[in-house]
Amino acid sequence: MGRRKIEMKMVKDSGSRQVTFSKRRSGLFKKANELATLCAAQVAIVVFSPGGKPYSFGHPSVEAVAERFLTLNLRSRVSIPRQLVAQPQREAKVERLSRRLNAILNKLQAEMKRGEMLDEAVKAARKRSKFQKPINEINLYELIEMRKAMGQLRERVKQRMSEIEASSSLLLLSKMATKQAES
Amino acid sequence: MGRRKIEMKMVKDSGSRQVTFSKRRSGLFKKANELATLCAAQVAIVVFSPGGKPYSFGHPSVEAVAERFLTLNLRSRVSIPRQLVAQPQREAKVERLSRRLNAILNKLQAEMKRGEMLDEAVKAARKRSKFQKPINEINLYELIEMRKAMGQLRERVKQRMSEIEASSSLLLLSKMATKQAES
DNA sequence: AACTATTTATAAGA
DNA sequence: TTCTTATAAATAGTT
Repeated sequence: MGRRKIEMKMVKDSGSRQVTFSKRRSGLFKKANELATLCAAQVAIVVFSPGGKPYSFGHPSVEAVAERFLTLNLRSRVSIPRQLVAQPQREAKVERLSRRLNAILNKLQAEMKRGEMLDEAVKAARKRSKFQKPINEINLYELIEMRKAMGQLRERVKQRMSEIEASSSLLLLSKMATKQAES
Repeated sequence: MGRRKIEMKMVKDSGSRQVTFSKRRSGLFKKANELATLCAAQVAIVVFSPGGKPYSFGHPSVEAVAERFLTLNLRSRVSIPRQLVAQPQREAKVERLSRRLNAILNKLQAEMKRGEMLDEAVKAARKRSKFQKPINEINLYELIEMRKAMGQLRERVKQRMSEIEASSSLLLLSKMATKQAES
C-alpha cells in the first residue's frame, strides 16, 4: 500500500510499529463508523495497542453492542432468560454443549472421509499416468504436491478433532463432578 | 469510493444496504486482521447487520480481548460487581476449556489458510496451462475436479468451525451468566 | 503532522 | 452470491 507494498508480518521496528498502529487504528475506526452510518448497523471494537493501551469504538456504544451480543447468544442458542440462569440450568447447558460438540465431531469425521476418497482418486490417477502417454510434468508435479499437502492438512485436522473430543469429554466429567458435589 | 462517491447517509434501499454491509463488513474484518498482524495488537469486533445478524472478529479471540477490556475497566473507573470477576473453582474448569477450544480454533484457521494458498497455486497452474504447450487432458480434468472438491470440503469445514466457535463462546457466556445470577 | 506515489477498498454493474 | 472495473480512499515511506 502507499508508497510501497508491505509484507503482512509484524513490523519489527518498535517506533514504526507504533506509527503504523496509530494510522491504521484510526482508519479502522473510520471504516467502522461508515459501516454503522451507511447500513444502520451496530458496531463495537476494542483494540489493545502493542504497548497495551486500550482503544474502543462503539455505535451506539461498546457496552450496548456487547450486551446485545451476550443476550442474543444466550437466548437464541440456549433459550434461558439470563435472570433465571442458576445451577440446574447451567448443568443442562453444559450437557447440551457437550452433545453439540459431539454432533459437530461426527460431521467433521464425515467430511474427512470424503477427503480420503479424493485422495484415493488422485492416487489412482498417478498410477494411470505411469502407463499411459507422457504427461505434462508441471501438472504431475502439482498433483503430487497437492496430494501431499492435502494429506498433511487432513492429518492436522484429525489431531484438532481429537483435541476437541477430549475437551468435550472433559465437559461431561466436569458436569458429573459438580452434580456429585451438590448431592 | 469505487465507481462513484457516495454520501455518508444510510442507504435507503434495503437490498443495496445489505450488499453494502456485506462488502464493508468483510473489508473491516480484513483491516482488523492486518492491524493485529502488523502491530501485534489485540482486536475484537462485534457487528450486527441491518437484519440483526451478529458477526464477530477476534484476535486472538473476542472473548480474550473482551475479558482483558472488562478487567481493565474494573481496575480504573467503572465499578463492576466483584462477583463478576471473582473466579470460583467450579468456573475455572469451564473457562480453561473455553480457552482450549479457542486455541484449537486458531490452529484450525491457520490450517485452512494453508489450504487456500494451495487453492491459489492450482488456479495459477490452470492459467498457465492455457498459454503453454498442450496438456494432458486427464490431468487437467483431475486438477479441476480436485480443486472443486477441495473448495467444497474447505467450505464445509469452515462451517463446522463456526459452529464450534458458537459453542465455545457459549461456554464462556454460561460462565458469565452464572456469575451474574450470583451477584 | 503533512505530503504523495501507490496500493487497496469498493460502488456500480453484470 | 461472486466477478469485474473505474474510481475513491487508505496508507508506507518520506519530509
